Amino acid sequence: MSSKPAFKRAEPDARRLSLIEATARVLARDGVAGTSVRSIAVEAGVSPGLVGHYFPGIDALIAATYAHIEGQVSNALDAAVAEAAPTPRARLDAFVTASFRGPIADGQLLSTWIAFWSLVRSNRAIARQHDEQYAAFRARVENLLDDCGLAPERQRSAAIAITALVDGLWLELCLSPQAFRPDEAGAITRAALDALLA
Amino acid sequence: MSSKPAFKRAEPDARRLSLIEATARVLARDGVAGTSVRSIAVEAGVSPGLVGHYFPGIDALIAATYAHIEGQVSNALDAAVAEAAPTPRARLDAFVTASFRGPIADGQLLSTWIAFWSLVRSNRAIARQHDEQYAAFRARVENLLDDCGLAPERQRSAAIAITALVDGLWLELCLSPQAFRPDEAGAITRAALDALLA
DNA sequence: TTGCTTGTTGGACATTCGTACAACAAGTGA
DNA sequence: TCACTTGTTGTACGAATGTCCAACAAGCAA
Repeated sequence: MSSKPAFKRAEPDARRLSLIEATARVLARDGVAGTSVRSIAVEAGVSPGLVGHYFPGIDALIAATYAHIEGQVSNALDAAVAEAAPTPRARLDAFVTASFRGPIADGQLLSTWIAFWSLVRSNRAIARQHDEQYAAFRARVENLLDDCGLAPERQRSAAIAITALVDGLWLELCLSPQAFRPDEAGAITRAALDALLA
Repeated sequence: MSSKPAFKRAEPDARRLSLIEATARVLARDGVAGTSVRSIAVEAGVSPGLVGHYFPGIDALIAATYAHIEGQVSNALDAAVAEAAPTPRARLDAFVTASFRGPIADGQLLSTWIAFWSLVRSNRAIARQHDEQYAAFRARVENLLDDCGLAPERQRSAAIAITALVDGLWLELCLSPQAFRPDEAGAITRAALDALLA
């Protein structure tokens, strides 16, 4: 009789991705305190030693997970814009209010985000990664505001304001879901846009 | 000759406070990853065992530190309002823009805050503490908006918006200090208040 | 089938963690 | 001076951490 293989080899990129996804799940389920090389390995169904084979250290794995989740959020925002009515204002509304619905407004996603934030001050690579993501988000808001006809000299300030408002509402929505409802957050954001575009 | 005492007894409340302050310093300096019973004890200049004598566990010490820092922030906001010109609008401006200056806008303070946030989802006491603090902040904004003559039915929504805007600007100011300047954050917030109170 | 590359395993290793506790001593009251 | 209370020390303990590496074996090439 033939014995079952003890393990299966995986395409390097696929294995790498499975480790990243396992890290995201552990981070979401157990928070940053419960995230370790071993718990990630268990979640991914591999031995602990394999983690070190793909990533030079746990911080690099966290940074890779950050980049991956960042891409997912960006895709969710793209999808929201694509599904919106083809008017500049509708696209802008869709972009900013997507943060108040799943999968972005999610306490588990916040756990992941907090883990990254906690590394920003000590890990320069993660700090740069955060800077780039923030700048990219703000740039997209600026473009959408430009499409709505906002004067160029007011775009920077308005984008900072809208980004901060959305971030603040998203944060509180994740931390204290009972404080206000997602549609209230959407209404508040649309009202702020009305005032900025008036 | 008389030998120097091996240690000095402290008033229980004073010792308790010194442990809390040491925790805040360690949290600010080393982040949540570098915070442990031992590092706190070293910072406070006491033996590791003493921590367990005053707090049933490390989580209780973190929660107590949270409450303490929260009180300091609240005092800083009070002071800002007290120093403002005695008009309703000036007091409101002072309250909301105080978050963009020291000691509140500080990357080290953010480290402390992130440590607390990372416990919100797993520690019910800290979650409740956060809810209460958020509600208190929003209630103060509501009162200040009321003083400015904002219609009662619009106060809740406006307070949520301003609180989120201030939180978002404060967060980004701490995470990416080079993205925009504190006075830009102040100008953005005052413009938002102008729109809400118009 | 045979040999080779390398993904993968599983455990060793030194550290560090939170907690518990017996022993010590500082300060107080008699 | 002499207990007595209790704040404080120092360490021991098991568990968990990140990193490392020799050995194994899956899958491909010949």
